[in-house]
Amino acid sequence: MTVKQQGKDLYLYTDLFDLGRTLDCGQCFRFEETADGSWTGITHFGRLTATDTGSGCVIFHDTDEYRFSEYIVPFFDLERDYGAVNDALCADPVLAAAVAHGRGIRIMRQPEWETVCSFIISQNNNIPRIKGIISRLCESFGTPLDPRRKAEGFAFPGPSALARLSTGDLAPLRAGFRDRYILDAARKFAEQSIDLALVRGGPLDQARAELMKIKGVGEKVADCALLFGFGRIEAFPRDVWIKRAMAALYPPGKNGGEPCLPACARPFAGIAQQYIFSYIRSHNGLGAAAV
DNA sequence: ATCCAGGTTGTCC
DNA sequence: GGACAACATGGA
Repeated sequence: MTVKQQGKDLYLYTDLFDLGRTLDCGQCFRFEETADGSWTGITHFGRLTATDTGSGCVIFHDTDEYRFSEYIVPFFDLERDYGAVNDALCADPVLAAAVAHGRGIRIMRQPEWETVCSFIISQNNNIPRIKGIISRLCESFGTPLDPRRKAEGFAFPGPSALARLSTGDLAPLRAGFRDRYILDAARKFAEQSIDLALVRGGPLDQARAELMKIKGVGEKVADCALLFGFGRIEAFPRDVWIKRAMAALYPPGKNGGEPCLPACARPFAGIAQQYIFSYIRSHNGLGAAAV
């Protein structure tokens, strides 16, 4: 991984980083592709605009080395050796096929509160509508990036900005039955009744149980938050697609238990999860993936 | 019109 | 413990 500053842009040369697939695989909801093929979105460190040249080079616009090393590297998990991860996963022939499809996807590390809130909104919902609700949430209750030019966009509102609101206040979001879940999460974050140290570093099952104290946070939402917001790369969210994929890829044994990943994937199950998700979705369902 | 969307909750056995 | 409808909203 090498970087080069050219004017206001920073050029990153690296393999195993596909910007578009990373931003468009369902782990974040505030980025969009522009007409020229670049990507732009609002992060906790301001608006980020980047272009993937497609030949091992990603250009981060209006970015210096400080912004890159301090924010962008952890945001896209760029310090991790995905080559080594892929090699380990490929020890399992089934996973090798998934790796081939998911190559270049990075597991993002987004702000903790934003991730919890976003995946609460994601439940029983589709991605365009999730994005719409989050967009309205930010416009309604977030701080403008530039108070003089609100068209520049809004930061994701902090929990304390939402904690004292009522479901009526959230009605313009059109979040449906999720509005009371958002409020419960905001209140628990704001009053610090969730032990975030435990979520960040405790045993995974305890971290998960801690997040599940929030109404509207079940196993899947908790695992998504752990994986995409808390850097818990060993978390393995099981949605309907993954359940179907696992049943097809790893036919249940005679004990009939839930199919689980091979041992080689255990330390970074979340990365394997994204690869499998990408794999199964690229086949538009089971199709060729089912053996 | 009916079904579905990267689920969770409350309520039945 | 496991099964099952209900939950708001909007697009196909």
